Amino acid sequence: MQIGAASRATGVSAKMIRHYESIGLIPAADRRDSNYRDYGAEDVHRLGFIRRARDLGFSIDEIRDLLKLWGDRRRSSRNVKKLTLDHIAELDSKIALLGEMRATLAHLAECCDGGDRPDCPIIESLAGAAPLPHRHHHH
Amino acid sequence: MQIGAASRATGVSAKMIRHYESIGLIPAADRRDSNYRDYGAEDVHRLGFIRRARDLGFSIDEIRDLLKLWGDRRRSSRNVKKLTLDHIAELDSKIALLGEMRATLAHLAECCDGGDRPDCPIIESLAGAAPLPHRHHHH
DNA sequence: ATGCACCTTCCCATCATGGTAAGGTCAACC
DNA sequence: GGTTGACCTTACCATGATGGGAAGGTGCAT
Repeated sequence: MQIGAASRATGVSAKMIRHYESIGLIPAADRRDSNYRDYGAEDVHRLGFIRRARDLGFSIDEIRDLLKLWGDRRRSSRNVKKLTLDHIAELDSKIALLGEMRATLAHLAECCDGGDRPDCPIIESLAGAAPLPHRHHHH
Repeated sequence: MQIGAASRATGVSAKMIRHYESIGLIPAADRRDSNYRDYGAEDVHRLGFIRRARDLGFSIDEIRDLLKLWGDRRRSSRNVKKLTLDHIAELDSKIALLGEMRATLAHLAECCDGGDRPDCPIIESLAGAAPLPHRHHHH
């Protein structure tokens, strides 16, 4: 199976498959006489694993760990769960940060008339005329 | 005022101040005989504006637009509000995406024993043994 | 044998930010 | 005067995950 077919089978772009090989995330693919990369069922399975992990927001380094655990028959699910819970905590941080931004902006937008006149609490807040409203008192 | 003082006054690193100048986000600073950049009150005000906009997650290009509107006495708040609402929509998309990832992972983690044994629904799900579970089915 | 789809490697771009190196400037202190 | 140390300058490289494109080789169907 050529790289294009492997790409279509897994949803990982050919570009990224080559990249994953170059950074050692996956083993170097077999080559045909033409020098074309050749993929088998196992490779496709691994790429599918990687794509699903990426879809869940795991970083390349986390995926590297997950792949090791996947291939380790003596793994304990404890390790996998820890990795997952850590990643959930990262996601929670990001979500909280974005949520704060959103709340601040939504408040400012509510206070903004949105008409033809230039008066605008959003711009005023950015200009520092007033502190951002209803934020946690910073230390 | 030298770049270091401007940096401390605004919370924008000297590195980024130079960068913003190089990409035309701010005008080229005045120079002293020493060739050191020299900043005045207006420059500091603009950098503060930029920092607050970045803290709210606006991209450089969005900030470019906001700065234009800030300096335009004939602006309508309509334009500012539109930019803001568009940005809120972007934030909502990101939050929703991260939230989906989080929910899927939380569900898998709940189903994972976390003990010494290798059986692990998280790894199995990544391996494609089973489709990702329906989250809404079981809260 | 020609065309077309596919592959190869290599370099560059993103976005916002930081690091480091090699060197210039300036004020303070001995 | 000379040294030290804090500050500044430019320039290049790195991140993480991905895409774009150039220049050229391979293989199959018409």
